[in-house]
Amino acid sequence: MLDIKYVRENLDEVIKRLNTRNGDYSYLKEIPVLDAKRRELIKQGDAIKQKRNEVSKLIGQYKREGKDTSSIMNEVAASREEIAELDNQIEAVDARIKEILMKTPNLPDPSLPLGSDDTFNKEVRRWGEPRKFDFQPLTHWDLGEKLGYFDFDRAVKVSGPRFTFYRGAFARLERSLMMFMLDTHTANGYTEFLPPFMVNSDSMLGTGQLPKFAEQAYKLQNEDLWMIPTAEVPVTNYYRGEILDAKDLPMRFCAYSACFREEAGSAGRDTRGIIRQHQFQKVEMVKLALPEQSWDELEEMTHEAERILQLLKLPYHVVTLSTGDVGFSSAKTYDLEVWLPSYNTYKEISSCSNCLDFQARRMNLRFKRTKDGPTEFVHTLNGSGLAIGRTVAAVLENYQNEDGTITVPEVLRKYMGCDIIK
RNA sequence: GGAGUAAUACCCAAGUGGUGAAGGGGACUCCCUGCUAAGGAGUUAGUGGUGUAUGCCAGCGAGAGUUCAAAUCUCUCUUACUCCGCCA
Repeated sequence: MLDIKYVRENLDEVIKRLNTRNGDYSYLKEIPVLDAKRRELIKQGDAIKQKRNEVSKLIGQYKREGKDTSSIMNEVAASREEIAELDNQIEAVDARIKEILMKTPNLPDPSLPLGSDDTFNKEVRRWGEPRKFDFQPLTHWDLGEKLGYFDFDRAVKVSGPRFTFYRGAFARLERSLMMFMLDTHTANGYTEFLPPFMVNSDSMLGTGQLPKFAEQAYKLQNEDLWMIPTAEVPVTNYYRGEILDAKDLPMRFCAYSACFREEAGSAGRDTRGIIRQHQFQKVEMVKLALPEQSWDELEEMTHEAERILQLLKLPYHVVTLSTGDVGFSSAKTYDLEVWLPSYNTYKEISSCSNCLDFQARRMNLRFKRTKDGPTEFVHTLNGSGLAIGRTVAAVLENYQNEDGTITVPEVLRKYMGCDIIK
């Protein structure tokens, strides 16, 4: 959520910056009007309440003294409706302001490339060389079906499209990658979480999935529970509503979870293989940081995600998302894209974002520098470290051999218990 | 799922209609003191809103209601605990 004071005082600049997201945010012009109205109503209401409180005290005093109170009682009674009416108006204005602000995305950082979509994303660095095959490489879905380690048909029978059964060595590969990623992050000072895979609406509002993107998540019937689209939701909401001590920041967390996505609107995209599934597994990194730390922490977190790919020796590049492609809650996002031979291009495998105080405002997550000091909003960051399913696909395709076997990356051998997948 | 009990600050806790929300513990500050302990004095009701401001308004799990006035009475909800049922 944007700071209403900032919106009020910098309205034109705010609209201009938001419009670079490829939308029209001129509706924000309503905010200063509503805000002025709200403050005026509060002023009026408080004055009447103050009067009422003073007279009410007198009533108590008169009663004790045995005096007649009927006339001043009428006086207070008269203010009652007036107060109720003003409170109702304030409530309505507050609700309208909140409705507008909650559906408004974060301000894109000025450093982002300007552009309406992902074609304007800018490569910032590249690591490794795409492998040159001296045979015709297979896709990961063909490798999986050939070896019998992916079963797409039975997944359709049991669940539906965009689900997959992993079997045997591939199931173990997924688990090995999860262990490898968590071990790497925890060795680097990230605290491991195993979060709930379902969260309530307040949590979804806090990180920005609600109210705007309800159709992209799975909602349970008859319960205020949503299947998490990413562990970012439960982990970032962990301290929601609390006031942290500045000396405990930054906090660094990592978490394994399954992630559930409706994938509405992506019909026809990535229909083969395990690239786009309704359920996938991911290791997520989340950071809570002081405002002055968050940009450095974004760089650090991105490098931490890159380290996983480097240790796996998978070629990738890093891109800065353009203003038209950056996510709702994010001010700046680096995507890591891994080389996938079957796509003959780089494919997103991690997304590292600095949300500044945008999520913290929504979830009222704050900190204090000193006991008597002001409360300030924490900066929140999140990044995949990494999407495990897509890492499986990348390992399979990049490490395949001509005979259809797959060489196990060195760092995974202790988890896999073998050097080669046959 | 059923029944009962509860929710006040960092912790324990008093407060059943009258307006500065007791008290204790802990923590912190100061005093006393060779040192420590003990003792003495004090601070610790968050937080948010609003205003130039001493301030004012809201706030006793959340929401609604009754009343001139609600921590206190009524209703709904949430959460925790106990018992029963079920269960990996």
